[in-house]
Amino acid sequence: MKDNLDLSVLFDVFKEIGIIEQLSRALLEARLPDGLIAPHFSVLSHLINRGDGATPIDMARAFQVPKTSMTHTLKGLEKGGYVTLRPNPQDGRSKQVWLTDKGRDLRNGTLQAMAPEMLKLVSEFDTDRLLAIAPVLTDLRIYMDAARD
Amino acid sequence: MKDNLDLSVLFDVFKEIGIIEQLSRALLEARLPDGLIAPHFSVLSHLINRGDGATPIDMARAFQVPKTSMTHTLKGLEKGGYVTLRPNPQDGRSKQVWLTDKGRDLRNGTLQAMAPEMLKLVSEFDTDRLLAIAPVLTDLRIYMDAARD
DNA sequence: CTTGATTGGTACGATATCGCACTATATAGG
DNA sequence: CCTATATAGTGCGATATCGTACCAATCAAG
Repeated sequence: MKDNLDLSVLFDVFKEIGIIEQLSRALLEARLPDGLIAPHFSVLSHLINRGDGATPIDMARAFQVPKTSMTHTLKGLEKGGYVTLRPNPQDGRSKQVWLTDKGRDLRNGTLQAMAPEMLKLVSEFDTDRLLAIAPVLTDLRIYMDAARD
Repeated sequence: MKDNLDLSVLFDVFKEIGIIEQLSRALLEARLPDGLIAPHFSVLSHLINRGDGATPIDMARAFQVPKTSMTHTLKGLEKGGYVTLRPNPQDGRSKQVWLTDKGRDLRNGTLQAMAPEMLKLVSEFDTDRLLAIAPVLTDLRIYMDAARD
């Protein structure tokens, strides 16, 4: 009985997480220029946080998506002038992804554009509760990541 | 400064939620028959939880997806024999979605197939922490749902 | 009733995701 | 060195998502 209870709580957690993901993605994409969606933004953000010059395969692994998906996402970013792909001098098979100023500006501008909405949320939602769930979500993500076969 | 701190925590929360959504979806889809993905399962589950006979537009609203997407998802379920679409006697424009035994079995069987993995998570992860975040996630989902313009 | 506006559903096209197959390059074993 | 294997990237096809346009049925105003 206790197991059943716990399992339904767990399924509920995943269900709520799915909905929140959908809503937060919509919030983000409403602020992106036409033709760009969440994965494009995530890639720009990753390049700013971790430094650019990474290879496409590195980023595919970081996001846990197939390399074909990353190729496609990068093609979209390159077409819009947000990143530049150059040959990797260390490995003739691969490339390196470099941010352009336009890419940096888009990422930072989008964050700023979302700030009002986020500040509103922080002001209207119990901040302590948000702070409390953050580490649990991180640990849950780490657990599931490790459990992935 | 405090605002900035809170905002980065909030962005982190959304980022972790995005990753957990991806991992939990992969967990689910690994147990679904070929050609079915998470939205198919969600529809079956919804029909079991809320009762079948709902119209496609009802379900599109429930999942907050465009009606064209729901048409497509239902077409896949119907093709596999998991649901039946019948004219709505109350409204000549619309249809009703009915579960088949095969649809019910798939949903229940998939839940059972995931149970071991979920039980493992529950046994290895601090259950109290999972129980603690559940209501916060629900309230956050409710808040964001209401804030959606 | 009649007629204009609204609503449920679908066809279609654009883009996204991802598995498979292929090429080019790199690496490891001998 | 040579050769077998592994790896990075891409082309292609199948399916998914979703906006636009459209049709048929309903509803609402008179």
